[in-house]
Amino acid sequence: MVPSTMSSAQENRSFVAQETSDDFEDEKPIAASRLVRTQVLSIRGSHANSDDSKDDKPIATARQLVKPSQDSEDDDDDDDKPLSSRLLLTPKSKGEKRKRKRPLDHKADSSPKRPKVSHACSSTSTLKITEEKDDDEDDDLIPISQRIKEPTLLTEKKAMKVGSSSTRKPIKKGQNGLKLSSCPKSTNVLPSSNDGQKKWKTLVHNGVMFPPPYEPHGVKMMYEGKPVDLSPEQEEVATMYAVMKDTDYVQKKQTFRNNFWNDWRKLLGENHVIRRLDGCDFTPIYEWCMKEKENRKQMSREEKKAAGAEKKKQEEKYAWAFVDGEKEIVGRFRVEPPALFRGRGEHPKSGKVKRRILPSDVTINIGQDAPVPECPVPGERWKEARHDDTVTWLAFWTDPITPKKFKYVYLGESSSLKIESDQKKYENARMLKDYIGKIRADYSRDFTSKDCAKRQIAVATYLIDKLALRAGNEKGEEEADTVGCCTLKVEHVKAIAPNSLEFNFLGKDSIRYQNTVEVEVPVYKEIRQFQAGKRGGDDLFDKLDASRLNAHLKQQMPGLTAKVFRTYNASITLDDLLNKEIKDKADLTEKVAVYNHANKEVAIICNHQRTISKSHEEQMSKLMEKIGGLRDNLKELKTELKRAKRGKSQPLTDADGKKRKRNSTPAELEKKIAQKTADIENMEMGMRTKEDLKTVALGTSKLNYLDPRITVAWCKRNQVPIQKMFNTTQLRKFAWAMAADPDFRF
DNA sequence: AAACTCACTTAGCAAACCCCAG
DNA sequence: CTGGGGTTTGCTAAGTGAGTTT
Repeated sequence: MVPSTMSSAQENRSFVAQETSDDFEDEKPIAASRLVRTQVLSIRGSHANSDDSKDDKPIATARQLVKPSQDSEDDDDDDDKPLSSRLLLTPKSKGEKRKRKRPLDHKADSSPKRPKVSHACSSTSTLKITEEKDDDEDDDLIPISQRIKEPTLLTEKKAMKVGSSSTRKPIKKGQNGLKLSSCPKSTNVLPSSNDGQKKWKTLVHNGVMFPPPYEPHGVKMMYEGKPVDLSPEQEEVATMYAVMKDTDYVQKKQTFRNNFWNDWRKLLGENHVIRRLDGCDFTPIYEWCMKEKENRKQMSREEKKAAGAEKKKQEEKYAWAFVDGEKEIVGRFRVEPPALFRGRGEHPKSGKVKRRILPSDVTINIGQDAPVPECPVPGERWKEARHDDTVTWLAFWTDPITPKKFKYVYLGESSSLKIESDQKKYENARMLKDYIGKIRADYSRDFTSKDCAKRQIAVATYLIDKLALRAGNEKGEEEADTVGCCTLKVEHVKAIAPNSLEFNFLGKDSIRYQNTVEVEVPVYKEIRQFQAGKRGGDDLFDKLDASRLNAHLKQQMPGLTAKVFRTYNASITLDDLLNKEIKDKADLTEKVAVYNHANKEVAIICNHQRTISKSHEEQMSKLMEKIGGLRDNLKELKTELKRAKRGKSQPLTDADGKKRKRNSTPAELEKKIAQKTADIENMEMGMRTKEDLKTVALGTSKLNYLDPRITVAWCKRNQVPIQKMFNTTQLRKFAWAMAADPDFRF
């Protein structure tokens, strides 16, 4: 549990809550709805929750209290602590903490004791789980952790990977492959014999799956009251639009409608009867689609089963690949079907028609010795087949909307290749523990450097470190206008005397980041200085971009980039929160709540949001109603108890409305009352959590930022079954972490 | 050193699925 | 046995950051 040291954090929160969005009037519909959301997020805690103190502290806000200046001077000891806690330390807790050293760092946990095994061997066992698909059922009951015999392959590979990053030489068409084919088929080669950039030796797969060709339905839409004939191609696109009838895209976004109309008009041709989108009525098509959907839902159980099985069968062919002889699951192997582009936020291309991808758009990557998969569309052929062993993709095509971007087909999350890089990511982030003290000292020093570029690097690094901001690469004209740290505009930050900064900008996916933070005085001063004499739309960091920043970070620690801070911050926060004392006799539910609370804190740091579900309010009031009912019951029970004690008779129905034959004894009533009270408490707790999480997305951090070994270790220490924390997919992805030592610390 | 290319991770939403109270 | 609510899975957009080209 988080100590309740946040009375002032609450103050801050309400402060943030008061901030209006006046400055951001130009919000477009979608972004505007987000804004509401974020506000709710920031206010969270000021609403009814009674025991807020233990439950509700958006980290970002909590951090406002921080006086990081201390960090750099006096506390190497603190450096491996999450910001949240470092920053919040009261003198007392700080003293406490100093005594509580981390248990001897189980450096890289990865089983130094374990005898080295050949790559092929170890990966076989690691993959056990992923292969279940075929012949599952049999060992489903065995906890996953036990099914994994050889938990990690990192150790062996790590040695050779260090420092290899600089040497990547993309292999050009035609010149590659040859070396590859000269490799022996055997996979029983120690990875250390690898040169460090090759991702595989042999690669076999069946290519990608294409959506079926369009089948015209012939339903006529209306134009100015009259039915219209459309060619299949025209109808296909009209249908895409029709089915989106009641989305915000169609309803609220002019860009979407315009872009759609422009593209569709081209398909309609010069002198088509349809001249304007406004005159179009797509409802007949919409309704036909809805009916189809309904029909599909109405299929009998067997029919559905059969259809499902058929689908599985078709997919089976594409679902697997063999990498160095090992069977691996393939990720998304379907090419994207034609659709209307749904750009997030205020995307200038939103609504454009994304054309159908054909085999001639697709490049296949496959082992030199493997047969190039047969093109699944008769009469067509692949654009190209490559044999590039320095990359992990199996296929790609260029995105019709943004021809500079590629869409790739990769192996699945539980594949060795993905697992390996996931492990590397976390080890890299853990390394930051050893450097963070110096890094913080350095940037603190540079706040006052004479070199303006240096000061900008220092301040940016500070923000990335403290607020877990993204790097902020340069973006093109043709994309939604969002920013990260290096691309912040003057208008996104408001300096509030004496030393606070109010951030308000749209980040990745046009999710609003809104937070007011107390910062070190030099940072505050510098921000004001960077803003001086500039207009709102000017770059805050005019001497800086993400690659310069990363170049600098790279000097501070090998492998360090801006995003590593996010991983580091997320994981170390979880680790820290989970290692605070837990109530001795906490039951399973409480323990799970502790974990989820920690998870939530991380999600808030990383600003992982979600839209409030449409039915949220409704559901809440339903719950309220239920609780109200229970309360009434409780009251009745209590009066009954009084009566019973006085020996008087009770009504013929009990509090639950059931008929009864005899009066309950006081003891029975007491028991019922206790039960009811507990029920009410549980429901209230559930409601609070629900309300609390309505705008917070826990999944993203769990999947991408939190070292699974922290969770595994915590589960082991607290006798919590890992299945409580990870679902099957997650267990599969994190299988490698199941053997983590209970003492593992990030 | 800016602009561009490429590969790979991270992200939220929506459809599908699943489970259980009524 | 049904509907609705939570959970999982699928989907694809949108980032990061490397390396190359100009």
